[in-house]
Amino acid sequence: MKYDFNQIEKKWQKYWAENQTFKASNNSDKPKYYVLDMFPYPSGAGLHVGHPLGYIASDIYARYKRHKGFNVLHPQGYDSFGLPAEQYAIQTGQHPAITTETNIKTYRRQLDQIGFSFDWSREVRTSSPEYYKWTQWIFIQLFESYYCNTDNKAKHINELVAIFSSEGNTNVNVACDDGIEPFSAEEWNALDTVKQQKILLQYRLTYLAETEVNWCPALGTVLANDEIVNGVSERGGHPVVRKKMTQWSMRISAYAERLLQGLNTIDWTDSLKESQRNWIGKSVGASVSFNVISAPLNHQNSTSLNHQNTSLDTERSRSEQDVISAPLNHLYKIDVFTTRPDTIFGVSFMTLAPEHELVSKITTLEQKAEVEAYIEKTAKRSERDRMADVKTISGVFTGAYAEHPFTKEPIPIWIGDYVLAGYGTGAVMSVPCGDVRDYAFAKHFNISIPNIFEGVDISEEPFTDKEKTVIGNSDFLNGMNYKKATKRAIYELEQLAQGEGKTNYRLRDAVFSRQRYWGEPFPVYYVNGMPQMIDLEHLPIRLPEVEKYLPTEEGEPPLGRAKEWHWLQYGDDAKIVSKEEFENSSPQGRLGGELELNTMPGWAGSSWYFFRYMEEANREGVFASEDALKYWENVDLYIGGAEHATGHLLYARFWVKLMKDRGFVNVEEPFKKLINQGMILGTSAIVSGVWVSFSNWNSVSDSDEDNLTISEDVTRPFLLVLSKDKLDKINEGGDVAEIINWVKSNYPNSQIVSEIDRSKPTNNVFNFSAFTGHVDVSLVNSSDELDFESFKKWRQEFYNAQLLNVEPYKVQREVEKMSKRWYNVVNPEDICNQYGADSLRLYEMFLGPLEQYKPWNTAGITGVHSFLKKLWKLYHQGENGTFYVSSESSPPWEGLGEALKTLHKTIKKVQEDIENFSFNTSVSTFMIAVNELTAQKCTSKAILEPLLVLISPYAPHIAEELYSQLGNKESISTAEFPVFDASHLVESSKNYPISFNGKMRFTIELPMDMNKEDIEKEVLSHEKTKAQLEGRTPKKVIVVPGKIVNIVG
RNA sequence: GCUGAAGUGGUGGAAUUGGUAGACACGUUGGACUUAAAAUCCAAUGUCCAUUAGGACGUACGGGUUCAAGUCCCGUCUUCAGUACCA
Repeated sequence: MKYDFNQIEKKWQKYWAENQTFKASNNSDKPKYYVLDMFPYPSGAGLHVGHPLGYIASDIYARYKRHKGFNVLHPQGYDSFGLPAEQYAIQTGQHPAITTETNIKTYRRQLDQIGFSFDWSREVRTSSPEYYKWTQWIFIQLFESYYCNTDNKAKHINELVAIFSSEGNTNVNVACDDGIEPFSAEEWNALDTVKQQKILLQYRLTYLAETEVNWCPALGTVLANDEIVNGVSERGGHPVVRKKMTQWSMRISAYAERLLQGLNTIDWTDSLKESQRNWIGKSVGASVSFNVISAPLNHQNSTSLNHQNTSLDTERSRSEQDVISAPLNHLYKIDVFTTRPDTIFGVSFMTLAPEHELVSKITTLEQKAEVEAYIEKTAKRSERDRMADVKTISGVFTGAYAEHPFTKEPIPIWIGDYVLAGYGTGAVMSVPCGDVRDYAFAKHFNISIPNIFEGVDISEEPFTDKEKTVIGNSDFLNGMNYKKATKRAIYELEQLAQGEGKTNYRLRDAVFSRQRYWGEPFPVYYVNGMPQMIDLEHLPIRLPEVEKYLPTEEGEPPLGRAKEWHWLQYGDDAKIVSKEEFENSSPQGRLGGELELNTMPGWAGSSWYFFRYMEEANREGVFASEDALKYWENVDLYIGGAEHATGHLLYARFWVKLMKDRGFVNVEEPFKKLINQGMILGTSAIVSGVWVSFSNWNSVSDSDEDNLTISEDVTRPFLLVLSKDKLDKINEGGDVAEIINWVKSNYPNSQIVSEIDRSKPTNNVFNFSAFTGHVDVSLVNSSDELDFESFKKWRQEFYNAQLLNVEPYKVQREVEKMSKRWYNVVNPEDICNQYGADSLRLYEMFLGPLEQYKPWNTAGITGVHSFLKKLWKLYHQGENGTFYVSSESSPPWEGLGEALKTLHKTIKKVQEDIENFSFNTSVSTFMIAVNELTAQKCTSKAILEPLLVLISPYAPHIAEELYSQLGNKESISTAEFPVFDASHLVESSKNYPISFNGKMRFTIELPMDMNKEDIEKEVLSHEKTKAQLEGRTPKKVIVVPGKIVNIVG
């Protein structure tokens, strides 16, 4: 009986689907285990062999856990909103929903073919209205929440409103926008609703704010930073302008500390946690405020500095010379953030970002021209250039001075583009002796560099080692170390009310609006410009139909094209209507207005989908029922790519914390353990050669019939394929005679350009240029030989390609990312058809450690494939290869001891491997086991049945088939995992390696229970030992019983 | 620059607490079977020297600890990933 994998795999996939073998139950006595993959975006290209790597690993783990008696939830779905479907829609006019549906069908077919144990009954799609109803609902919860810093949790906004109306905002400790005006309860209660709503927006966990975006008028769309090169659009080179747009933002910064602390409670890789820590970017230090002691006095000529500060008007009578010696006016202050308040006596200047709002206010008249020129210059440089070019030091003095909080000395205020407007306060206190950038700046502009460190030379470079710091030359901080001085400096600043301890985070609030069509619509309409939420009972707000998926001519997002996009509600009765209908409706008791035109970003739907899977049946009324959430809690094992480190994985943690705070879920973290699978790289095939092109064919003389015949073939350049070595030689200026000869012998009337006497009219001139290019890997066999006939048909321009003295032609190989662009994509369907899903699964695991990047090489799959054939044979040792397994319980057959040893060795290793996610080594272990059992001619059911359970997580189809051939009526999927019994591994003797000075020379077989002394005696009296020692007496003999013997001397 | 991970045959990769380096495969070479191919099976395969026996050298490089180092320590180099005037 042959191992007919195609038939077997189809059969069992059908069986699993019909019997709902992997449907998880929310009611079970078994312990729960939740294994999740990052759900895929269903792209038009379908899956390549790199995609299922993580799914195979998680599937093995899920199947293993079922064997171990767990109730396993292993669901799958689609992250089906996204840009490619929208772009395709823009080009073709096809609705993205249709494209998405088609792609999902392909994905599902490909996934099913690999034999995953997914519970498809719980499938989610982020683009389906029944799902995004709840994404919209969560958005509303964010809108209706604020973050209380005192209790460290989010609360309902109504609690904040209650505080405002009873005591105003002066005593609240909550996360909010900067620069909110204080108000009393009376003031709050006196405000109209619009004003109150405006203020509340500054506290909500999702809020509307003006954000600068890159707007490209020619393309009619907003561009991301990486879509812009040198100030113009990457595609088409159209100008891009910075434009302020009102956008939804998520106040993720409120959760910065909890997101950071939570990392200590979860089992993720260090590098991933480090990425998130980096992204959150916590720095502890102090905020210090410096008073500006001189301000410019002459503002009359400046229109941009048009403020009505009365105290300033009185200053205007002063002469410019008075500025520096002017009495301390303390009109402005500069707030800075520093991680080194201990170095405050080392401040010798201050630097503001060129964009800092105070720059225009404090610059003196003499410096004005220079400052403005500098600002203009830096404004022209793109953010990118500025970041790329960190070596050039630039800046300019403002003419103004600030006062040192302690010494009261004047400190010059500079502007420089090494200070970023977007970080901290956009201003720094510059301590050149303790900071490399400040140091370089001071050196460059000849600013003084006072030394405030004891016993350190700073004439060459600054001193930045916090731990070794001893402060000097610093009044009350003298002699202190970093920690003490920092504490004291903050204390003293607090006494002066000019500073306090402060923690800064790099994490910025996340922009949540996208000017796109194919995303979740917001459940929001506007009244007097203020956003209003739509009640849950009216959700989902479905995506409207539009004629085109492009922005409108006025620059509104695509939803601006919807004919009916106004909310109209009377009581419980609500509908979406046209603008006209809304305007003609009765205002009496009416709720409604224009709906939000933006849609949500891709990460909205993926930030909570893991909860949706928990609900098994009635999903209508809830995002997941309380019971389901309580039972499944959170994801035990999450497998996916590392590229989501600071996107999805951070946002999901943020939303879960919010949902926990508001009492909707019971867990603080969504993913307990997380593993990043490495990428499978493609092995590209590269063809090299020269393009030979002919010119002047048009002027071929009519008399020359031969030439005309040739010209039929060579009107277009043809490719002369040759080996990489030869091409390299030609490129290095080497011999081209071979090529010339080849062309001349095949096209006798042609001439090479360099040989032509240009004074004579010439025909049939040829020229050539080097060529290397990728070729589709399917045109190359496992020995790297190119199928040349197929190659010529593959692309039109190769139709007349020719080989030069190389046959068969071998391509060059290169390992690159698997991508359509490099023609190195391998389709899992092809592999399944040719070798079977079990071979694919085993091979993907066998390639190497899960987390590692590794190249795919289809040729290697024969190894695991022949292993499966050997496995099959092991159960078919009957006549003519018929099924035969002996089911006798007592062992009449003498080899059983050896077979038991093999089995239990395998149980032990495989169990350890799975639990350590070392799947590659268990495939080796299976191979060894099957090789050994084959050699032992093992036919015992007592061995061969448990062996199948071990293999079943990896190669489930063949395991099911053989298991059923053994007479089992049930699926193998819940069969108990064999229990390891160490007694089968006890050895009576050990083959001791005998080494001399650490080098192994030979082995001696000795009884396991022999003691040290006897071993030593036995070894030393051995012939080979004597030969090794050549008469010398050993200085020392190390005997480690059961392990090794080492003889020194 | 900083942070993290990693450097082992022609290739992918094995190697528990330091204890026989290269498991298991791919590839290559030779052989068996076959009209032939495929499939299957057998043998060899780290490098170098040697007809053999055997020997020398070998885990990026240079040191060190140890009876014994791919594994531990110090230094250097390289690669990959993330991040960056973060005050």
